[in-house]
Amino acid sequence: MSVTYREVKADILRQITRGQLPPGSAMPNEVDLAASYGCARATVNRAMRELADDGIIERRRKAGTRVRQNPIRHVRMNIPIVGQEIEELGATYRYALVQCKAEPAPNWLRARMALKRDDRVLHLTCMHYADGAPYQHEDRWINLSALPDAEQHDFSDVGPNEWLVSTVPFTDAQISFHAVAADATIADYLDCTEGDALFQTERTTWLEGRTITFVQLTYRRGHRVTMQY
Amino acid sequence: MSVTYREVKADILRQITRGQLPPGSAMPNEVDLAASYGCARATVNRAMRELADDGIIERRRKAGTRVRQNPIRHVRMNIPIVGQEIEELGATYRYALVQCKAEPAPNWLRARMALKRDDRVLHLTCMHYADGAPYQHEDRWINLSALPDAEQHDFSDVGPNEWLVSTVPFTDAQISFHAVAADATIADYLDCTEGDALFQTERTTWLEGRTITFVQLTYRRGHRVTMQY
DNA sequence: GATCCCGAAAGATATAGACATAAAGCGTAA
DNA sequence: TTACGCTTTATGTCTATATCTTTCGGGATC
Repeated sequence: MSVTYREVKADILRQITRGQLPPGSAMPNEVDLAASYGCARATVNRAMRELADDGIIERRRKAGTRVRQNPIRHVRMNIPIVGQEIEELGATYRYALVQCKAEPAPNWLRARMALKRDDRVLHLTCMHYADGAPYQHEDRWINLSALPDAEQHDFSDVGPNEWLVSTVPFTDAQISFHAVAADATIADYLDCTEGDALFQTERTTWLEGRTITFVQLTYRRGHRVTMQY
Repeated sequence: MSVTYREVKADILRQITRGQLPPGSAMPNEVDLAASYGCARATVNRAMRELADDGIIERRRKAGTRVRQNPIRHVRMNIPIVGQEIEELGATYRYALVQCKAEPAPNWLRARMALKRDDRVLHLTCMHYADGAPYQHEDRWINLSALPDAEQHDFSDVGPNEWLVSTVPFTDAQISFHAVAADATIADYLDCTEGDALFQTERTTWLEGRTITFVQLTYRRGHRVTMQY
């Protein structure tokens, strides 16, 4: 095959990183580029489309393509299941169910999960261990109106996260990261000191507009989430 | 136009989310799908390729395409410039340079940035304010061997981040998120109590294999990073 | 039974050509 | 001057076809 879209993409990217195509500058149109690379327009199109997806260039019909003034820096972050995350560290994973109770949703949770007045939730507390040491504390609420099956299910052996991804895969979610000070309970579970700075993730999950679950994941001291771009 | 790749993608996704194509199941090949949708193979290919990029399905030559057993959940996270971040919150941004000094790199930093023995670095400390209140504390080291211009530049008015993205756009980076306890200095700058749990980001940036800069960004109490997927 | 090699299947990509769609910019009318 | 609408142009997408590449699985060989 003559010129591949990867070669075109790499070449354009090289010109941009070397400053031959400075930020803000306009690029030739697809027809001209195709001619100069000696390939089909579709080939150039794919290269340019990917560069646009990567946030390097900006494309607008009729206006043409230009190098972004401020390239969009973004990372693609995997959301792993905690068991896999631990085993990828080369450690042994252990799960324990701490508590599991169906109850009416407290007000703050009703607001968070957009629940109706009398919706009931299943409140689960779990611990995840890596090589026997506390790794993550999970505090989860499942909307029983959306997922009544959850009430019958036994979470002693398999964590709610794994059950959820097998029961309702392909959901939408909102995630947030922040830092919290360990309260007495969490300090106890995670084997740290009250007041320690801990990394916490919150996640709300929907399926077709209905809130399925809200979870707070608190990690052991020193936990880091790392990404490349 | 007859059948678009978006329609094909949406239709396949619908079948998957509705359970008509359960996780692990094999899908027809592109030729057959194209025939059943009454469109060209390239159209189906694009739909399937995007689903594969989204982590919904898994494709292998000869083996065919199947729905992923555990769909890969990932988010795409923007890495904003702090000034933009603050202005998008509807607040007024203010920047202040606290300290700027060229010095030999301490050992821990040499290791982090993969510096040579006698490389010098520019050490900057800055503060970023939102509506007058402390928002972010920036502790940055710039590799002067890679970017000698930095030593001459005046960072009193424009933050080093903005200068860097305009001077060396299109770099590679590694980011990590974690929680730290505020020490006396940081507590002072961020107007919080010593020991408070704070969200911190670390970022190392490379250009063509050379480390350009390492930065620690510590956010005010309660800061959250939020993402959708 | 284990290993290597080869054919075939399916996805990955290139091409040429056509039509669709958005929007920039100009010309005209109010 | 402003507002509206048309033309033009660049990107967006579809089609039909061909070739390339990876890899599964079977058959020959050791």
